[in-house]
Amino acid sequence: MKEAIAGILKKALKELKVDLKKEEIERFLETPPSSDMGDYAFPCFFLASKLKQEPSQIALEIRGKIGTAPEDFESIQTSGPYINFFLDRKKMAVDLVRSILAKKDNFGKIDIGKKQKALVEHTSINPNASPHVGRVRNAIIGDSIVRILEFVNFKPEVHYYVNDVSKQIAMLVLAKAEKLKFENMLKKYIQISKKVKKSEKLEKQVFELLRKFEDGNRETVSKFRKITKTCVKGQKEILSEIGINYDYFDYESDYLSKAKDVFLKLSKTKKLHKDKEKRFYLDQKSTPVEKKMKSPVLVLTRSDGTGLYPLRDIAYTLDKLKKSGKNIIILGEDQKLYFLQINEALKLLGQASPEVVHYSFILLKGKGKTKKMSTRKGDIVLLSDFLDEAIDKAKKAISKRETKGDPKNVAISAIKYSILKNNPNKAILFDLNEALNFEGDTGPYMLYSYARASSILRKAKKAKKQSKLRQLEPKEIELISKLSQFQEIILNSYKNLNPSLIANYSYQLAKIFNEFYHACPVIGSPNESFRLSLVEAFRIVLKNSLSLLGIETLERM
RNA sequence: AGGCUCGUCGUUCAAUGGACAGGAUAUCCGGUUUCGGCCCGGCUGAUGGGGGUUCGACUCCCUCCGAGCCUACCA
Repeated sequence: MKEAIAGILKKALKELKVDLKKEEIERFLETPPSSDMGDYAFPCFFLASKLKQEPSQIALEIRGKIGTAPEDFESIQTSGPYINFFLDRKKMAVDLVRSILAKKDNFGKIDIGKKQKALVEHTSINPNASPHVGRVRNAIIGDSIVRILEFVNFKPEVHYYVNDVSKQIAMLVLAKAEKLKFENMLKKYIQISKKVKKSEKLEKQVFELLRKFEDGNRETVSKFRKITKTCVKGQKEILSEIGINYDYFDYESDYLSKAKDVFLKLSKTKKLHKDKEKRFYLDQKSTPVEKKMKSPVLVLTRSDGTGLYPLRDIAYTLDKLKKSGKNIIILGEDQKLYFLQINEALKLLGQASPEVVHYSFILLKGKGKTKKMSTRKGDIVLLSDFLDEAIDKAKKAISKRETKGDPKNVAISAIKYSILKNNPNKAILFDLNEALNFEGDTGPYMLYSYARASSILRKAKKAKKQSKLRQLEPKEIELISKLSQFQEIILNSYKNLNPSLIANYSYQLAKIFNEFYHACPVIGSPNESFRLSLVEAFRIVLKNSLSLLGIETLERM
């Protein structure tokens, strides 16, 4: 359609002695802010300097040169400096609805990935505690990105990196936590963490345990493994509760020997040095990180010779890069600089870096002040507690409506939506009460809209034969126009790796639908059969949209 | 101290450099209600300050102020 409009404009512009390529004109075309301004708009601002005329005057002249609107167009009008194109909306509406009903779950899919494998690493929470709501932002964003990739025809593979070679686990070993249950691990961790912080002696013991683990001491390895196993199992369970699953759990400890290879390779680059305290570090002067830190180095080993996390992380990343050229990783904002440092190391080895999505933290609304959630300090809202509370609240909301509906599903939609609707790089202020509110711009509101649409379809009698479509109402046009934007939203959301675009779209769509069925009764209307298919089209698009956010729709609620 | 990110109605979030800065929530007004609870409708209200680029700036540049995060042996 854009091409046809560009053709019309090209011809008119030529008469005004402006020679532009079709593709250039297409790039200027935009969607007007409201559907009563047309379906496509051509702004004339940029022609002002060329033609030495006011933009609105130019718009009028171009409109004059176009003459009568060709077929497929209802009209072509100017509005100040814009030329607005109104399509034959009845035809457009029928075509769009038909296409949505035919494609169903596939409506909106675009073949960008060509079935290429894409690795996504997300969540990767330290295996020492139950995930809190702050960390879950990672999982929820990652999961949504996986779904988006799949929708644009990649073959995503989900990886969870388990940091089992860590001081945290060593501390838990020191605290003899091998036999603890997952629920009790966090309390233990907070206890031991405080003790170790105060005592140098205990800290030495922690490092000694790490050393034994790296050297493969059987008893130590077995203790580390037990704790890790308990924690990974617990984390996996709670995340699976909210519908987030993984294809591979990759253990850091499996990269100990590959990390040594990385060390050897890096030592050949002449950037690797040893400092007075016998630590090995990578000199990162004259790289982009130089200005960002006090001394631009990446430390790779402790003074006792044990390897540090970055070394194993590089080894792990190399491994992932080998598996696919398309690699995405979800990291907190605290990892921004670290990620750049790793990239510089990869560059030294002649390797590309993964694509990254950084997300800001969720802050807890406290007394007057806001603060970051900290596992070590215990200032957190656990996902499991939050989920329980949300389910409870959902139960009450559902019983008030005296309808059926799965409270857990409703609760999950509330959690996921409240996190995904925000731009990842913005900090979220987390107010438990606000997040559990089931009214307004929320997940439950959208589930409700979907259920409402389903209910209309249930109540309708057998579809009558398609009668001739009458004039469309404004709300019908708005709904149709919103439906037609779905694919563009998917594309943008993929390009920017940003699910919040889809979340916002879903909300706008649901809102317009609610306005539509208030303004346009479906059952018993002369346009009943068309409106019924429009409702069905809405259901399909909202379902597709929500499923990309990891939210499952309900027929009733 | 330096770097990165952010600053929009009271609050919390939107707005590919474009048409009147849009929702939600709270307050207020009205309707509905056996009810100050549920529902419906409506009003009010914002781009941190100062410069600059542009036909046009919430958006880009500079500067100041404020917040969060990061800046060698945690991962």
